[in-house]
Amino acid sequence: MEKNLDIARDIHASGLKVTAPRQRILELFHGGRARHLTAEDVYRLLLEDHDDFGMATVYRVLMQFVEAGILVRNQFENGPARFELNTGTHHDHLICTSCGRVEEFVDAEIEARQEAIATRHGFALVEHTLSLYGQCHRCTS
Amino acid sequence: MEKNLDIARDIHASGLKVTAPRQRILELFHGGRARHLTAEDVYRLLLEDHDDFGMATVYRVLMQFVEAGILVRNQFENGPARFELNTGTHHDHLICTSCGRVEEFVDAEIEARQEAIATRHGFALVEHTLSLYGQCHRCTS
DNA sequence: CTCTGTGCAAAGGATTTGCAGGGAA
DNA sequence: TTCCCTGCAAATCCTTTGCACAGAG
Repeated sequence: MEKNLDIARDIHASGLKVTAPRQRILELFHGGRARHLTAEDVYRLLLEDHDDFGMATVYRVLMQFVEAGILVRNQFENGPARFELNTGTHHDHLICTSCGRVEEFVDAEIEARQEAIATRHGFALVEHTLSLYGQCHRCTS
Repeated sequence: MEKNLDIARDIHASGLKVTAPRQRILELFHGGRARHLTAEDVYRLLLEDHDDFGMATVYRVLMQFVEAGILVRNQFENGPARFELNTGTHHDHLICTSCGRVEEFVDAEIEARQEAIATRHGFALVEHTLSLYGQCHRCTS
């Protein structure tokens, strides 16, 4: 189907060989079962589909996709890193400390102020992380 | 001296026994040799003062101080956690990706917007982390 | 056919924990 | 004297790496 061709093309365009682990993993992210996955999540979801690629391969592929700009890696608190598709648009996160739910948001004013603050402190801003931790509506009730 | 009495009092007020590791570690932070220290940094600085408390003790004491509200723990990127004295006033960080330098800042507007964003998403905000990564003035020149 | 990829197991860094002896209160 | 602390070593969690074989181009 169309989507699988796109996936193969994206992998190939990154200078990587089109192999089963890479295709399945990228399909997983496009499948939308969840948007922010840990390496462990990816490994388990693949297992459910009867694809057992070792954790080492999962980690390697995830990092290659991050380097290729296909995925973005987020490090929340102490826990394991979470990966999401790179939509091309920057955004920050809201994380529910009870259920782990992750929501995204963008605030132009905050972005602008960050730039101003960096400049004021003599920093050449490269990137930033803004994570809001709290309880989501489902968990507060 | 005065300061050591304060330190002993703070430790005691947290319901902890006043022991050598706890006093030396807290003195270290009050000494101002550096504001954002990793457990490793603390361990090494103590060694320089000829105090060899094991890493396990350093970690335990640091966490007890965090729980007591004496220190604040910050997790930047992937690296080891950094601890700083809790001044009572919240602030965010600018981290130089070249030399590791850490500067602090507060922006009321950003704080307010975070609250608004959390509310809009139905989250009861508990805490947040805003870290700006870039190159400081010394490293860009 | 030639490399890049993969799988396994072992290594790695940061942090935590179990246990027995040591020391504040 | 009584627990709380400490130190050591071993364990844990997440992630990376070395190596020999398999498979994409």
